[in-house]
Amino acid sequence: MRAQPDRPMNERCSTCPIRERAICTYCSCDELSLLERIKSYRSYEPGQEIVAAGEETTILGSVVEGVVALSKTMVDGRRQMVGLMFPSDFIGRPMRATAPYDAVAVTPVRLCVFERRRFETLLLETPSIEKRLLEMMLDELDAARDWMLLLGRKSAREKIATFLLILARRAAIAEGASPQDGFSFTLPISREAMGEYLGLTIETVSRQFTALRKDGVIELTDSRTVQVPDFLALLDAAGEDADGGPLA
Amino acid sequence: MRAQPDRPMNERCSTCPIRERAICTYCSCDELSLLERIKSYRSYEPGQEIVAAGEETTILGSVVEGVVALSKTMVDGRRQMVGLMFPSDFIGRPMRATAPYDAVAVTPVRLCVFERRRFETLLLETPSIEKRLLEMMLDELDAARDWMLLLGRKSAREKIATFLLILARRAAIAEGASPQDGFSFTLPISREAMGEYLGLTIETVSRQFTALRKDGVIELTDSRTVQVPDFLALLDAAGEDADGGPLA
DNA sequence: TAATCTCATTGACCGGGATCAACCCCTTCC
DNA sequence: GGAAGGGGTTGATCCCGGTCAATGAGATTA
Repeated sequence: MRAQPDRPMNERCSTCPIRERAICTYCSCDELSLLERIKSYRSYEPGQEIVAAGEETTILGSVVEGVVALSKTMVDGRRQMVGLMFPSDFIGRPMRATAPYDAVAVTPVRLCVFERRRFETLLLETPSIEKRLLEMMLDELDAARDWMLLLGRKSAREKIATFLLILARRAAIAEGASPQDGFSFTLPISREAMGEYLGLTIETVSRQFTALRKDGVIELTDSRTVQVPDFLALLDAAGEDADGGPLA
Repeated sequence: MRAQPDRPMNERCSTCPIRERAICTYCSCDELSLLERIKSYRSYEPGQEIVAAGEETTILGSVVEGVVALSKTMVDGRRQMVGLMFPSDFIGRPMRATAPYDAVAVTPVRLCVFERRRFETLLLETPSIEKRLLEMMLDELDAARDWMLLLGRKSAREKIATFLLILARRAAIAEGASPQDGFSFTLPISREAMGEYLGLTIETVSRQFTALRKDGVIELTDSRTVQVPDFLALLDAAGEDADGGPLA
């Protein structure tokens, strides 16, 4: 069931939707043509495994379309999601042969991938890629530490609100909308996956959605479509500081 | 109360205790002499703040001696430690002006520091440092994600056991001891700090210590000195897989 | 149209860890 | 010596979120 290369390998980087945010952000034209020669694309269906924890990884690369969940599993089956990767995010662990977590497509996913060994020599030869990768990993580390605060100290209600807040900000930035106007977005993952991400059970997730709806913090047109009538109320429910304005 | 430079700035990198594990791991002799010219040292007392969240950071660098806690604080005072830094670990956030967390010395600490702007140009000019920093940040990210599993899914008992396991491994490696023989180590932080690290209250930490002691998993000579008579029992209490042997 | 399946919601109940409080031990300082 | 203070332990109680279970709402298939 491993995904196969699904297109000829000559798509142009210059028209790529993630050109300005992925590891190639700082690449020159020459470097882009090098990438075009060695990259390939893979597609995955929702639920399909991209890499398995402990398994040797042969490829790594960027999410072009779709959402990927990174999860860890304990021997008794308890699972914790440790990352949710959106377009332009980098998947895989350079400088290590085996993956420390599972990566699973949660929506239809398209990756721009490199063969692992090839990528590691590329890193050594291309400072612009190494610099961008370091930048992105530092951002990931910041995000992971924010998530540690969420998992260790926030209540179930705050956890849900924080997750919705992150999605709301993404949506606001993507649409160029001001977060003051009530706007809506689609949840990329199921209640179960949210539970795995937030360290909660599916039942608690559902109950907190209901509670936030009853309190007027959110509105649900259907179970996957959220409207935020009052951004500040959501910010408050998330237990976040309002410093720096609602988009901070 | 800001720490002052506490020695002439000409200590030799070649005799530095963290020479082979810190960001300078891959540096050539020439690069080391450059570092010797621009580095300086700072000392901190236990409890002293090294950087404050949100504050502009002017320095960053490596822990030479001692232990540093990185923590995040919510507006209502809830705190979560997001990292515990030992000698050779790197403190500070390159490529960003303000710190996303507090850094506080928990023991007497000595840092080898660089002025931030100077370090950032150094990074651009010195691929051996950039490569090592990327490696270290990837390791930090892995550790942060392991911690997310702990915070989101482990019981209080498992949390304490996991923390002791990490310290036991550190001690075993440092002493070159085999973990099978019962050996002992000192807890670098208080019960309160452990609670902050593990997402627990001080009372729960204390209770779980008592429980692990009563179950024979650990022995306490005094409240800061732990003996591990049976490493596998500790591994089991931590909810970890025993794959790859006890030091895995 | 019914059967089945998946995803989500809701209810009843329980338990692990938080909270509140007392107490112990050790060190430091009058 | 006694007081004060910090760190740690233990007990009693409470409550948030987990567990178990039933039901609902759509989508797919027979």
